[in-house]
Amino acid sequence: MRYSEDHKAQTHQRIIEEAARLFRSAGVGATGLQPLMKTLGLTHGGFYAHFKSKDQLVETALRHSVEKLNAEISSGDKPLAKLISAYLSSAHRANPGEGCPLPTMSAELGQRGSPSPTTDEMVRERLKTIETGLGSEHADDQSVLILSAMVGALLLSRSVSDAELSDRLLKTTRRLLIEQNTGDAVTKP
Amino acid sequence: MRYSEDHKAQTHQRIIEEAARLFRSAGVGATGLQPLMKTLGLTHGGFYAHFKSKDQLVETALRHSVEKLNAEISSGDKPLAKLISAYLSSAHRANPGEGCPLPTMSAELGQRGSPSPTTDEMVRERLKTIETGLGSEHADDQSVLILSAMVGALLLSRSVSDAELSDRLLKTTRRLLIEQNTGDAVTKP
DNA sequence: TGTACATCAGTGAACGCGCGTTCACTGATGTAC
DNA sequence: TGTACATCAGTGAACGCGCGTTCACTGATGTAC
Repeated sequence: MRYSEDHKAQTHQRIIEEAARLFRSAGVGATGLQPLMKTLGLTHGGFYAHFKSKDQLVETALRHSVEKLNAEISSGDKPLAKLISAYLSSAHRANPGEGCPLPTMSAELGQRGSPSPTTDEMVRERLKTIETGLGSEHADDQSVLILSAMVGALLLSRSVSDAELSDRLLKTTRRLLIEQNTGDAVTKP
Repeated sequence: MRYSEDHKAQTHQRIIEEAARLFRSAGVGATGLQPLMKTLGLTHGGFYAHFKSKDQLVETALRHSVEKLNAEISSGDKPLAKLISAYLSSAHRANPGEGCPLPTMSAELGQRGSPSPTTDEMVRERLKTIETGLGSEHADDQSVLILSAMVGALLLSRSVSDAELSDRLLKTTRRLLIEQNTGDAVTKP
């Protein structure tokens, strides 16, 4: 059946968005194209009308995640403390599918041997945002420490099975990063 | 064929060690039992004389990694600066198969839905070691920040494709963590 | 000491399954006349 | 305005493949007599 106007573009976008969600929440390897297409009410064969291969979808979906998150961040123009708080929030921890791809996908992408420069771009973008938030001298160095701590804390807080330990990782890192890098003080929870 | 004495125990150990290496360097999902056994000069059927399932091997191999690394750390009884330096070294970055499982395996294990308490144990162990190294008050909070930054920096430095950016992530985090948490100063490379 | 038997780590074919990918086909819509 | 044709997003069976797991079997060694 032939569909009208921008129907294909819409389907294309729906595939990207669902893939971006699944790749982050379940992992790339654990996300099959068949289940993915079924979720959208389509059959798996049609996938190749939109993408050359799964690898191409991975790259496209990753790009999509990055650009969407960049837009959110720059649009908000938040101070650094807000940015750290949002990143190390329980909402972000609970929803890997909508969040930052670095803690969820970068290990797998690195291991896959498909070293997409999109990861680099994302890291550089995040570093720049943090530097701007810091404003001070040596911000370019300190931003590296902050980003590493944010990614590590979120990753660990999601991997640990004890809820108390998970909270401790998330909240302590959040509080210390804010205390040590902004004028703000944070009331200890 | 029946083998002598501790032959089975030796094979058992060889499987665990090779698995621990492959799980960390390639990922759990990407490591097949067939290739694993072939590497050891065995056929895949024999695997089930040693383990009930792949999941059991995953748990056993993770435990093995954790205990081996704990032994290395406590035996050395290194000051904190040495510990950070070793963790954020290019040797550690280059050899995920012999290193800390947190940056390589924890995302996948979390996504798998098999929330093994071994991860918790490992995190707690590492935190305790860092606390001891810090010695000061508030060490229990600061250790969380340090561990998060170490895990995040190693993960990112392995995931990024540009060697310069990778070095920057590794070396800057190492230098700042040491400067901010020990008496030692580090000459900037 | 020599022979008969039990053990069981490891073999290798086979199981069903889901994967990524291909491909001949369908049929509602847009276009041409 | 009405009819004939071209388009092509999506269908669904089929491809080979590697996965985790099962299972009847092998045969060198240890044990019993």
